[in-house]
Amino acid sequence: MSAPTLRDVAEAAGVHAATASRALNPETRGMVNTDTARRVIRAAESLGYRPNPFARSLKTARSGTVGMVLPDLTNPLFPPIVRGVEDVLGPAGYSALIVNTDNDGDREKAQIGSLQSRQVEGLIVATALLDHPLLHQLHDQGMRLVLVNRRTEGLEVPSVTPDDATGIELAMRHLAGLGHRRVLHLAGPQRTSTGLLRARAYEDAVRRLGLVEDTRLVEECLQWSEDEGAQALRRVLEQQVEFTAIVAGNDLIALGCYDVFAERGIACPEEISVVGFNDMPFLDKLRPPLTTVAIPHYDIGLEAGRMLLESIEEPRRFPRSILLPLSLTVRGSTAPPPAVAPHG
Amino acid sequence: MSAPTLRDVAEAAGVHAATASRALNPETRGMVNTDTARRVIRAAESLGYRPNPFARSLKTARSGTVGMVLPDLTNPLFPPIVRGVEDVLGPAGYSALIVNTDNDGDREKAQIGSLQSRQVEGLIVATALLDHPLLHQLHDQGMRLVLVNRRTEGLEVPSVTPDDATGIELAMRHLAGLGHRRVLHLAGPQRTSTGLLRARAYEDAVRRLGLVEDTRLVEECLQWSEDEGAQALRRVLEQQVEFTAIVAGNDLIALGCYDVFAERGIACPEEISVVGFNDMPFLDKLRPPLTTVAIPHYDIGLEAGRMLLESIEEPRRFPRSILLPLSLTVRGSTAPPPAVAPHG
DNA sequence: CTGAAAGCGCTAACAA
DNA sequence: TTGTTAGCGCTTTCAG
Repeated sequence: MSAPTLRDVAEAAGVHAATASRALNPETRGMVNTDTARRVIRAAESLGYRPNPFARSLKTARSGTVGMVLPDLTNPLFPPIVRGVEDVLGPAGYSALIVNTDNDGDREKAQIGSLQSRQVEGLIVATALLDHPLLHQLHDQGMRLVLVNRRTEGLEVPSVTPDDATGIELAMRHLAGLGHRRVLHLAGPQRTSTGLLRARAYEDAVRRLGLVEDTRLVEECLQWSEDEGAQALRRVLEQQVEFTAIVAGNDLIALGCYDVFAERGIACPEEISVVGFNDMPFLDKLRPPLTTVAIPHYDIGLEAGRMLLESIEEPRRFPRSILLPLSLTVRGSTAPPPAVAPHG
Repeated sequence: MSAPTLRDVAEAAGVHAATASRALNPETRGMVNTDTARRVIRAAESLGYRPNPFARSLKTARSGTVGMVLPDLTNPLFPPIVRGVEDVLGPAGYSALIVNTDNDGDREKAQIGSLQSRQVEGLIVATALLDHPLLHQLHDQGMRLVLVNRRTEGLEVPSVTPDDATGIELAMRHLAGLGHRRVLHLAGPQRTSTGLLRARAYEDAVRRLGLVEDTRLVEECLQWSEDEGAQALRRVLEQQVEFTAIVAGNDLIALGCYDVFAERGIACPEEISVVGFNDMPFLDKLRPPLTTVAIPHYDIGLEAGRMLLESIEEPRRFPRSILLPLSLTVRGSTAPPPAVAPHG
């Protein structure tokens, strides 16, 4: 008493399996008499027929799955993106397979290999580095790719990224408006497009707004993490560089600053202001609530999903890239600088 | 120039496809001459052979996928569980398909239906209600299930849940030790096992510790959400019930309390102490840092993955259920009660 | 230990 | 519009 097959349905409806197949598939239903179609559909329903996806995939060489390559799902940045992707993929009949790379190239290679074994029809990649041979290689092999959040240099594939430059500009204007003149940028990893673009935008803004230029006012974090953020800030503090505000590469780095503040008894925002980037959940409940650049995570997911579907359905299209607009969410971690700069 | 098939490998190795199949599959490799096997394997490698999973699945009727049914991936509780599951499933050759129900029964039904269409070999379910006919139905149909976090009454399937009762006991002892006598429980939904077990544990603890018993000191939240937590607390405050501490059903509910404190100018922990449940990320950075019951999320995922694999490989085994031990993480949201209770 | 042959359930030419 | 036929790539009897 196993699951009913297409033949069972066909028999029940008194037609050939091929006809049943055509009737059941909306794409080919037009080829079949409306009445027969109805009869077949009814038979399928009454038998509780479910098409066997393996037989179909074996025949069509299409899997109905795509891969999502993330650094780490537990980073709160990603779940909303995943939901966005699934909300457009699901209705189109696709499912997403999620893998985590933990920022490890070997692991990434292995994980993507396993996705390829599962015959994913495309990849949504959130782990792109500026220099990322693996992605070039995949693209050359004909794998359909959509990049989210970050991009790879010289790789001609669609991407959905936040407008990093404008985001930083917003943050810098806000700080300058409060009277800050010496702003520290705790930059993200410079081998990522986001890290680099944000650092460049910081430098542009410094110049444009007439703030103090000082190479010691940029410190790179080696990871987008709380811990690396804290370490970077400690390095800067040890150098006795003077500053009254921090623009962090992202929220996690900003959280690392909070740790250092606690550890050294620094008052935020009274002594030092901080701006984050991403607007992760629950930032409004921090001590102090973090001012940050807000990103439309869910929309990034939606767009990325749409792009991947497009490139599956219309492979020869020229890659389109989207820059999503950002906004600044001002909370309690930014204030005018103290009368006398306390650090330096 | 399409991907090499098993026949290509067989030809290259000078054997029949059937032999190649046996050589390549570790399970059946014993049936074949060691040398031939080696030759086949080498041929496969040099051709870059990747077995077609659809052909295999079509033949074996096994998909190598399982479903994960979550309320909402953006709840920070779930990503670590997902990672735990994937870390045991991946090495065993399985992938997980994640769906979100948003606590909507219809959506749940649809999503699970789509997982069934994809022939998942089992389901890890985090959306269980105490009374959950759909799960009974799935179980009756022979679907392999593992419940995480929450359970369903009278459903004989394996489960991995936190030891809710002990967790609440820990929280209550801590508060009683600080001198609190009137403790409010903002309970989670009573149609979930976690909500109910925690509420019962609260009542037990009140009695055991000799605290004040008062039915108005338990208020149910209709969802495990910040917003519902806030609303529940507002209802209690309006009734002028006296209390000096809150044990929240989970961290999100506790966060809702923070909102109400801010809105009404209530000092935490000076006027009211709060304890959460789950130990979500970043709770240490809240204002004040939240004291909470810590759950080993990742381990829950690991165990659930293992259980599902077991029940796939050894279907007739008696369902085993695991209760994971918890601990209390004391932070800044709990303190001795004020000299005179300010509320009531 | 290896080969031959059949078939998992579906779809897509092709023919009628 | 419908049926016939063949085959996607693999595994698994069954012979040898």
